[in-house]
Amino acid sequence: MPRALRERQMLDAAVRTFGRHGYRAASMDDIAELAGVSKPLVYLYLDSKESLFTACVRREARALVGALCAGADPGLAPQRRLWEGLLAFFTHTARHPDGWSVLHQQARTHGEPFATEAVVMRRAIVDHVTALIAAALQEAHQGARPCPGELAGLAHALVGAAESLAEWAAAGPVPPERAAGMLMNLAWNGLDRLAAGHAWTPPDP
Amino acid sequence: MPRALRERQMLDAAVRTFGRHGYRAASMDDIAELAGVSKPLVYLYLDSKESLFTACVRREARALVGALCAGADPGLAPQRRLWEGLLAFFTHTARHPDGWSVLHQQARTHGEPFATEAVVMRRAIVDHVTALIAAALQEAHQGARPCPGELAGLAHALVGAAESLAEWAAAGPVPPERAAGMLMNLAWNGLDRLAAGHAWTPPDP
Amino acid sequence: MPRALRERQMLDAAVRTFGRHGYRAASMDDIAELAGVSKPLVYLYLDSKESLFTACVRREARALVGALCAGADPGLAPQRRLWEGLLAFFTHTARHPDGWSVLHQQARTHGEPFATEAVVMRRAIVDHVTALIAAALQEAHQGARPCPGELAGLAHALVGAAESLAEWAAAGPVPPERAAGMLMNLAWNGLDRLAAGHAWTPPDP
Amino acid sequence: MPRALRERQMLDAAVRTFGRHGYRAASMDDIAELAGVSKPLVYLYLDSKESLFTACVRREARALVGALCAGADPGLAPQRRLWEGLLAFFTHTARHPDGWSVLHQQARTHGEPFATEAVVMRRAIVDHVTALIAAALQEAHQGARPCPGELAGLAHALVGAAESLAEWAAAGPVPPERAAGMLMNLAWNGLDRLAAGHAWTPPDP
DNA sequence: GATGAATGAGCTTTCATTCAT
DNA sequence: TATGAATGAAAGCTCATTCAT
Repeated sequence: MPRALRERQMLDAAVRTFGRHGYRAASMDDIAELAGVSKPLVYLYLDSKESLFTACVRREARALVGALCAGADPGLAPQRRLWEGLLAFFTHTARHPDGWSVLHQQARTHGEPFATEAVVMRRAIVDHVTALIAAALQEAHQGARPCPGELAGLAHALVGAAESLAEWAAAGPVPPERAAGMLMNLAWNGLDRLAAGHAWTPPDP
Repeated sequence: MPRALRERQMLDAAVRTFGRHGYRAASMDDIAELAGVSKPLVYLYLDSKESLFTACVRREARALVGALCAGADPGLAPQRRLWEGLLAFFTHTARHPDGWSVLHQQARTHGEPFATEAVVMRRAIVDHVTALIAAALQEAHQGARPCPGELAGLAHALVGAAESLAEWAAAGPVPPERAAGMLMNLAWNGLDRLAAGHAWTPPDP
Repeated sequence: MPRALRERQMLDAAVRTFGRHGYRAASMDDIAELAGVSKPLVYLYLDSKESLFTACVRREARALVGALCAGADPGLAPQRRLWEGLLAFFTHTARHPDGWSVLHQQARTHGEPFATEAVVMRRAIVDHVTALIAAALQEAHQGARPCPGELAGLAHALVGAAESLAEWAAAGPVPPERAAGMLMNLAWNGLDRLAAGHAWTPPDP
Repeated sequence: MPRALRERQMLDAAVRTFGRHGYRAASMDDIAELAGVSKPLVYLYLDSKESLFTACVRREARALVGALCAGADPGLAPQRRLWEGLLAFFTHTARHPDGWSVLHQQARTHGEPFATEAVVMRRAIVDHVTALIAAALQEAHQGARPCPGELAGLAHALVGAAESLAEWAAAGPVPPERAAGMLMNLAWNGLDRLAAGHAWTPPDP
């Protein structure tokens, strides 16, 4: 069997095992068995448990960021890009729960060097979101200039809200559209306006 | 040394160790050493690693919920209660980073029975917040009746945003007032209104 | 509470615990708790686990030998002494199963120095029985002179048979009289014929 | 080294260690060292201390019963079968003292689930012996019909006597033929008379 | 390309034993 | 006379990792 395919099998097995049991509780035996190969082969291809986990984190991070970028097409109007990005986020996390667990739970909880890896990816996303909401606000209110520190904090809050909603949506289950709509309602309009009857609705494409 | 005191020392050491290294990576040796006692004593008083971790989770959960309740005084007007609750949250998590890590990261990531424990506590908080924003909205817009499903989702989003901001504030560091203000701006007013110049400000006490 | 009484309590608890769980599996905690005292007191009175177990073995050995001597009254005719001795044996072991377990099972299975202790006691009993059957045979067949080596072996067999029947009787339960009668049927009839010169020889193949 | 061979080495080492020191006192380290392998390998092949001990008990039980069956050839006349069975028993126990200790001492003294295992094996032997002496008595005294309860008790006594003599013979040392002859002298002469109607009764006081 | 065989190091847990009072 | 507090030492078990083939 060609190497690339075997490696994919192993990573799949690893993501599933790490995602469900955590980095420490997952044993190399479990992973090798789930992948249908012998343990030495896992070591031959992926070197060590640490390196295997890192590979998982990287692959899943790339996949998530890729999904976000694919959704938030730079050709769209800013507010719509935000909406599409959220939609892509909720869709992807719902479809890849183990990968999402690896990124969101496991990588952040098991110390160095994984935490850093996870933080870097998350920062990339937050930065993206920062830019996105800056653009969207500019679009809506020409001349608006929220200070950058403020923007970063707001982006952090928005990302955290999305992460929390992703979990909630998974447990529901709640369709991605509804989760994304909820978040836009909260973040874009604010609770106050929402209560006053101004529900947010997706702008026309 | 009296038993109660020793037990507190051990829990302190355990929260610190678990919070920093995670449940699996923390060894009972480490904890005992940090507590300044021998390992058998830890077992004599707290029974097992699992039970020790559970005790940590419970203690920190109680402390956090207690801080929130102390802040969000039921005598206050709803919107102000929300604000004070957030303030208490950011203050407490900033002051007890290890306890917060135990609750927010470790307990949720290391399987049963801890996950359930953590989920129960979080649900209690989310429910609280749900009631809080319902009341605040009623106060601001008589007759407003967001459907309950909607409210629950919004509360989840808000709690997630707060958790994310807590981490950001810790890294900053950013004072609790600023983090809480940011979140009220986002959640109460919405980004849109914020950009239009309507910054949210705490209501008079 | 007077020392002698306390010590008896402890030995009672120890015999029960050792008899039921074995020397290694019984913990000093268990014994102290069952005796209703604190552990240091057990050590103060009985010095160590080893010495405590030895004290148990000695006490139970003395009790068993005492019961045998009380039953096998030297004033009786030899054959009757044998019968009464067996009766006393089955009665005592049935009434003190834990003590019997300590002597018969635990002391012999847990290495030095207990094995020696148990062997010494058992040898004393076997010697007694040897003398007893020698006398009984003399009584029945004047002039019969089984060689001493032979006698010792027969006595060993008889004691082993009695031990095995004791276990069987306990499980039955079977009354001591019946067990003793069985053994006399097997052994006496056999011994009697042997003394009369009817040695058994292997049948031709 | 092939797995089967290694496993045999481990069982050999375990039987020796368990037989000499007892189940609890024997440590997995000791066994692994005596077997010339590392501890993890013992666990890999035999799963746990309990399961290792069980494997020892089973193997030794099978070996003993096998030896008995090989000796007590069903083609022989009943009385001779009894004699050959005893001979096989004394020969086997003398040749495998550690295995015999595992079966006779350790398995019965260390609680469940071993006790049951040992009891089952012993019952099988006693049942065999019961049938054997029943047949032998029929052969010697046509029409003799000792009641089954009586027979079972006699068989228990005989087996106990054999066990005790095995120990005595080992300490002697005494050759198997002599031990077996002694036992036949005691038991057969006795049984024979019993079957002929000469039941023993207590002499008058 | 792939694996059966093997291990060093470390973890949780238990227990006999002692001190200070 | 009696005990609450405390520990050194060791046991059972697991796991990431490596040879030899």
